[in-house]
Amino acid sequence: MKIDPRNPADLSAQIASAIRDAIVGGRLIVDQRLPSEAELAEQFEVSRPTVREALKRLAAQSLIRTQRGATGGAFVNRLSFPEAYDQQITTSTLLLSMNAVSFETACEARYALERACAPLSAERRTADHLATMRAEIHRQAQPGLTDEAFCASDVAFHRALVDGAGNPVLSYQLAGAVEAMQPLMNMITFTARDRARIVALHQEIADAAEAQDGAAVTAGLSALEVETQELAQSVFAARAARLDAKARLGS
Amino acid sequence: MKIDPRNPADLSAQIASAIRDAIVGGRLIVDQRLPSEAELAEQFEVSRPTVREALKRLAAQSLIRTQRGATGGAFVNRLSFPEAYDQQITTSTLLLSMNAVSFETACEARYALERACAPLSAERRTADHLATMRAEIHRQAQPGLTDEAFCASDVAFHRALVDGAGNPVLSYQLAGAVEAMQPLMNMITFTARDRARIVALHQEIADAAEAQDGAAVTAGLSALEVETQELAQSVFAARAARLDAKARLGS
DNA sequence: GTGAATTTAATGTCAGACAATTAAAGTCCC
DNA sequence: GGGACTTTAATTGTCTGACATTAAATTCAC
Repeated sequence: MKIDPRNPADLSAQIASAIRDAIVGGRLIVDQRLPSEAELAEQFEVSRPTVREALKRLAAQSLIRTQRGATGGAFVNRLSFPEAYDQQITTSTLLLSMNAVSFETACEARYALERACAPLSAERRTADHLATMRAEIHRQAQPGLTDEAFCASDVAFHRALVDGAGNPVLSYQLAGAVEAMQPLMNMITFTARDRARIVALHQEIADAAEAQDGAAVTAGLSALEVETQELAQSVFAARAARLDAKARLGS
Repeated sequence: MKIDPRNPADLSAQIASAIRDAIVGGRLIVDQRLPSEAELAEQFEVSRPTVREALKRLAAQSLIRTQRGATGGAFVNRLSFPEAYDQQITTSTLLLSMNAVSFETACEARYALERACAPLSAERRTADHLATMRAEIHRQAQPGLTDEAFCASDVAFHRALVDGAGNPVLSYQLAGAVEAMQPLMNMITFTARDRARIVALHQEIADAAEAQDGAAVTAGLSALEVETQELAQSVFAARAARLDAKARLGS
């Protein structure tokens, strides 16, 4: 585990990279203790602050955890699913918001991925997943719900559907796709009529899941995608028209 | 943008969190310059090294980039797709290798997600994507190829298929699922017979993509999944038997 | 033996300094 | 006046040395 001392740029990045490679490559295993900061500083021939910056980089990726005290130090962290979820969601959300990804593209990706889970979820969903879906549908039908709460409930519904597939890897991969859509969805104003249609489709999907009819779940999701795309299109068109009218008035 | 000075634990994590929230929440926009390290230290009432540790945490997530020199500083970074890919792949790979995810589970997730891209890819794939797929098939048929190179080519083939859907969000989400499988695939030894079967299925998929037949691409992927699962099962079973025999001999 | 006090080793934080880098301002020659 | 060169200032990158904080191990009194 060595770094290039000739390139004096970004020593902490180089050190972080070296340790990361050791972890990914299996030379450092889970729960193994790294040398102390002082020892690492000696090994890499840098100062302790530089080592610390490298360790903080790794901590930010949940690759290590640190513990204070006599037997403390930095330990290789077992990357847990919840930690990975969080990182995925943050990354996906930023990626979408910073790259002017169209609603259409994001929506297409989300429903394509969700349909991938449909057959598995129909087959394996437990009573628990069904109950969560039903509960969220019930919440979505409440009249006084804010748009934001409606979207949050929508995410929870779809999450239950995805989790129903009983494949944690699938749930993890989908987390980003589903959650990252929420900020985009929050830009939409849902009329009572829109909500009724969405709730009806959710009902359809839940019924299909209960009947373990994968094809019907898939069909329901496709219908929901069409509905969502049309809704978004009309909302954005109306908004553009309003802006246009305002610009004319101003000129 | 304030932190809690009463909790003296992990000041750098708190500061990183505050700045991250400002970025995710849109209060800091892309390419905006953050205050200098000295100014941040004053604002948060901490020392410069502490601020630096916080900034390195954010840099590790590609949320900021830094520039030296007179007009330098830390800038909010536009998270690019390639950067997001890398993070996704690292996270996914570690998640799988550290959590004893079975080959079966990972493989199921991968093919489920890939099938989600099949109809879109069949419809939209360009001549370029087809050419890449054909080239990788040709490479896979070379006799002297190592198992590792065979796996790498397999990943490239599937990547081209996924990219064919022309949806960057989909490509991004799939990157983790496909690439993270590679270490698991590398544990398998492919016989010439195995390779021939896989190449034949790849051929089938490429033909279907060329004919823009989404259903046939999906079917090909499903057949490939069955093939891969059976192959893995037999390899692992044989390995377990060998270990068992060795244990008996030893006792 | 058991519980409290002490020691110790590690991370967390600070202060001040210097080096390296980069762009802008200033200066000089033509 | 204009262009090439020099200086300067601002900022990050790194180092040194120190102290604070934490928590486990050890010691010691009882």
